[in-house]
Order: sequence, then C-alpha cells, then structure tokens
Amino acid sequence: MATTPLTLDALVATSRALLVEGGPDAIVVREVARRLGVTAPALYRYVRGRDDLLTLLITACTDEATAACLDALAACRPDDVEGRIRAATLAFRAWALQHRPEFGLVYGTPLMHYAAPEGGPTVDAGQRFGGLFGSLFVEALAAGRLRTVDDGVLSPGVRASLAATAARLDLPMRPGEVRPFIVGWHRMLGIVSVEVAGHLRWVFGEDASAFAEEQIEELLADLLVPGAT
Amino acid sequence: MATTPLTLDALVATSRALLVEGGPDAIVVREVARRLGVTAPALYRYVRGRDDLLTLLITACTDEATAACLDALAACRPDDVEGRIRAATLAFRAWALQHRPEFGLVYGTPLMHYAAPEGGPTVDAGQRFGGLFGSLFVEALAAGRLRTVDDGVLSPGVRASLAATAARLDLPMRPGEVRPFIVGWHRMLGIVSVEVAGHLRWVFGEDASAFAEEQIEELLADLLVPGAT
DNA sequence: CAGGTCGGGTGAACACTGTTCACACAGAGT
DNA sequence: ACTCTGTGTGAACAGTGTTCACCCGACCTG
Repeated sequence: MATTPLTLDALVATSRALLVEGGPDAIVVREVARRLGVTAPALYRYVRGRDDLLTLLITACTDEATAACLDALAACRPDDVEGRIRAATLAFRAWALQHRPEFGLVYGTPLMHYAAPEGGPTVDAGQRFGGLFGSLFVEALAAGRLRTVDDGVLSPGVRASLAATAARLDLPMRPGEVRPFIVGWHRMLGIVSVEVAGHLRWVFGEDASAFAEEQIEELLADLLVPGAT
Repeated sequence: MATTPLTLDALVATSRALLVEGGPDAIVVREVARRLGVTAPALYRYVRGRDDLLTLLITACTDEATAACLDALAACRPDDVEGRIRAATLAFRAWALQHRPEFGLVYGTPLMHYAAPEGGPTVDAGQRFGGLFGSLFVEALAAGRLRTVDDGVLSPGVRASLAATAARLDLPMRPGEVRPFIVGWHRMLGIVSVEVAGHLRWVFGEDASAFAEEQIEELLADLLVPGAT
C-alpha cells in the first residue's frame, strides 16, 4: 500500500505530528503505521520498538533547536558577543514556545518509562547543543566580557565538576570561567521550562513574554560586564 | 476480600506508591485495585476514573509540599524574614528532591492526556502554596528587606498582571512590590525543576546540591537587601 | 530461464490498559 | 418478608506494545 518506501525520517515526522497533536502518549505505534499506509509490525523492520522511535524523535528535536540557535547567530555581527548570546538565548526560547510538546519531550520531566540509551544519540545531540552555547561563552571570555570568578572561591566538588565539564567539551577555560556558562545554562533552562510548562499562567495568563524577556535580560546582566559600546 | 472498607486516602496512598515505583504511567487502575484486595471496577464507586485519581494525588502532594515548608517555618525565629524565606525555599527543594516523581507530577511537564479540572482542587492547592510564599514576601516588605521596584518602570501588561495577582491572593502590595515575589517564585521553580529533572547531571553528576544551593543564595541576595544583623 | 535468497509487509495472537455493563450479595428500614 | 441502597464482581469492549509464522516480489546466481 505504501507508494514510497519507508524512511526513518518519515517515521520521525509522523511520530512528531502525533506528539504535537496529543502529547507523548499519543505516539502510538499502530497510528504511526496507519498514517504511513502500513501495519504496525512493519515498523519493527526499521525501529526496535517505541522507545527507539522516541530516541530518534528526541535527537531530531534537539538538533532542530540547535539549528534554530545557529540560524539566529548567523544573523549577528560576529564581534558583538553579548548580542550573540542574547540572540541564541531568545532563539532557544522562541523555539521552545513554538514547539512546546517537543521541548517538553527533550527538556521536561523525563518520561520514567523511557530511559535514554547510555552514550546514545540523545546525549550526543545534547552535547552538541551544550557545545554551541559553550563556544559563545568562550567568545565572551576572549572579549573580556565574562564575569568570571576565582577558582579559589569555588567549593572543591563544584570546581572539579566544572573542570571536568570544560575538558569534556574541549573548552579552554578555568572552572571559574566555566561557571558563568553553567549558571547561564541553568537559569535559561529554568526560565524557559517554567514559562513553557505554563506554571506562570496563574500570574500572567497565556502570555508571559514580557516578564520572561525581562528575566533573560537580567540573566545576561548577571553574566556579562557591560560592553564598551 | 477487603478487610477494611476502602477509603479515598487508601486510594491516594496506593496510587502514590505506584507513582514512586514506576512513574505516572505505572499508576494503573487494575494494580491499585489489586493492592487493595479488590477488582478494578470497585474503584469506580469512589472515583470517576483514572484522571480523578491523579487529581486527588496532585492535590495531596501539593499540600504535603506546603506542609513541609510550614514545618520549616515553624522552626525559625519569627523576626528573621530572610531566614524564613531561605528555610521555606530549602524545604521546598528538599521535598522536591526526596519526592522527585511527585514533584514531577505537580510542577513538571504537564501530562497532556490529563487536564486539571478548571477551578478544581488542584488549583486551590496551588493557590494555598503560592499564598504561603506570598505571605513571606509581605513580611519581608514590612521589615523593609524587599528590593522593590517603582511601578512606573514596569511595562503596563506586567503591572496589570502583578496587580491582579496581588488582589487574588489578598496581598497588600503594589505591583512593584509583588514583582520580587514572582521573580523569586519563578527562579526558585526553575532552579528546583532543572535540578530534579536531572538536566545538570552532565555537569555535576548525581549530586548538584552545592551548585543548586549557591544558586538559591544568589537568588536571595537578588531579592532582599542585606539585614541589619 | 529456473531456483534460491532476502528485505519488507501481513494477519493473528498475547498480555496488557481504562472503562462500562449487568448482575450479586449483605445489611438497614419499613 | 420486602425493598432499597451501598459495595463488589465477572465479562466484555476497544485500545495499547510486541512477537510470531507466514508470504510475496525483486534480485542474484547457476
């Protein structure tokens, strides 16, 4: 019945459509197959099972978010580090708001039933995304715009973790220089998560944009020293 | 078979045990019934369906978190506002870490299949929790410890939302005085959400306590002016 | 051209899920 | 003794993920 041969891309695309329409629970093997004009067992030729489908989907979405940030960066003046970090952050937030179900799948409460394969494609994609932001902070450091911290003031555990992270991502930074990166990542993820999950609805109704954008500006001000411009 | 008559509390307790063991998907009507020594249809005498069970569970967990914060407050000097806010925040974080599945259910990615009943018990419980923190910020304001902001600098939309929120929670505060409360709520939820979801694992491994606690201290410093002590 | 191999697809089946239905059984009230 | 009500049951329905034996058509080989 299938006119075109099945592809992994087609599987992911249909799964994603279902995710958008009805959340993770709506990703139903039989329905994916039906929309592809095929019966359920056929999919098991391409995918080990439903979890495999989710892994593929999470990876694709993570990469799409990364790409959205890269697009935003491409439109920036290369020498304006603050502008670049702002653009990437806002692009990430915009992508999250426009793709709430996908964001929830990637950065929301982990699906307890689903366990990401150790060292699998999802963690790779996550590291690509982290690396993108990491490189922005390297730029900021080089430009002397980063509010760094002395390694000495860090607790030993935190210092070790930060050093290991820098090594893993190949960032030429001291722990005290990595810290603003992690703080930025942490707070950005928090701001976007809470907004996307709608936990501010009781205060701001459906549109918390103004407040969220203020919070992002506040975060940038905490991370970067004012520019010469 | 049931020796004791079924109670709503027993239903909630069993559901919660299943949640802890295997996540939201593990809350299975038949299994709840089985553990209560009864068959599934019997539960429908007490509950309209699975969603009803979730509503009850979410409400119970929200109230438990509120109670945990209240307990922490009871052990504080009544005149030390900063200490009280810190204690409540740390108590919330501690509860979240010790009850990750429950926290995920209440403050995580909303289950798309489940829709909280409008104006139902879950939103009431949420408002009770919000009110608790709101009252702490009223204390801080009275003690002159709150970093407030002029109403004039707020964008009209934000100002209106903050005013409406103050009115709804019966907080005698101007919008510029409510703002730190909402900022605190927002950032606290972000910090705890990201930590509980494990999205910092790639940096800090299983124990991100030191970093998270630093973030909370930083948040408090942003919200409050230093005390006279 | 005959024959075998193999990727890709099918229908049936299994063990689950939430939910509904007709039914049964105990105790209280009249 | 009769009904009524609260409580629980077994069977059933329409779904779910997954596995199994089977099958068919295209391709390569002798």
